[in-house]
Amino acid sequence: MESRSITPLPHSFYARSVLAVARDVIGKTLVRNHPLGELRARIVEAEAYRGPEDRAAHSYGGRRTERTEAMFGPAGHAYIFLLYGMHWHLNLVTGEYDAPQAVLIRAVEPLIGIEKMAALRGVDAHDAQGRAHSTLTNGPGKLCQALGIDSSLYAHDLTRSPLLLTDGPKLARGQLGRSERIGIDYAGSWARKPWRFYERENRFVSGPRRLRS
DNA sequence: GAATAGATTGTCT
DNA sequence: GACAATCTATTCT
Repeated sequence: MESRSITPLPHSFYARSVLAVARDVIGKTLVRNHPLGELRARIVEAEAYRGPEDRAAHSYGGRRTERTEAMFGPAGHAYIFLLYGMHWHLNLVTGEYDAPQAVLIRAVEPLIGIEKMAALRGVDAHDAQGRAHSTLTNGPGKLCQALGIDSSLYAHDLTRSPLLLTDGPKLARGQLGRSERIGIDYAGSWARKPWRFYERENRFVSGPRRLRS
């Protein structure tokens, strides 16, 4: 019901180069209408995966299977996959139809429903200083667990409830960070491409210190 | 703070 | 049968 007043980002936001979307999605708001109640979070870290040439992408070489099918579909839908048998990952499909590209959401900052996210994660909501625990959503697997995202939302249209993106306050000048991507050492020279974007000094960003500042 | 091991299963070779 | 766009607990320093 609260979502009545929300204006989702249109499909045209996603139907652009995957690098442009990965950059521009930092600071946008993720709205999840969950059975427990409405959850909202601000995207603070994302990575671009540009198949078919990008060796780190699941669609590398044009590999098109039941799992990767959503990446080949229309922009603005969700590509969701399971890693290490236990962690769900959320991606936004971008680019032209049949261009298998997607943006991995790596970290978000909780805005609304922090207690519910903590319940879904099975951890405490607050740290010793009474702030929302950074471990609530500072990683691709953690944020999916905190927002109740799994394969039931595979290929979901991200302009609609129960999972959509909407605008957020513009990033402050100089706060956009950029680096190589995380966890893809197997991808050779592709691993060194600066296709990761994040908000500097945001304590919900994942990775070692040098990749957060 | 850093380094390490172990968890756990769908997907692809 | 091996691997994977990770996370957690534990064991160091």
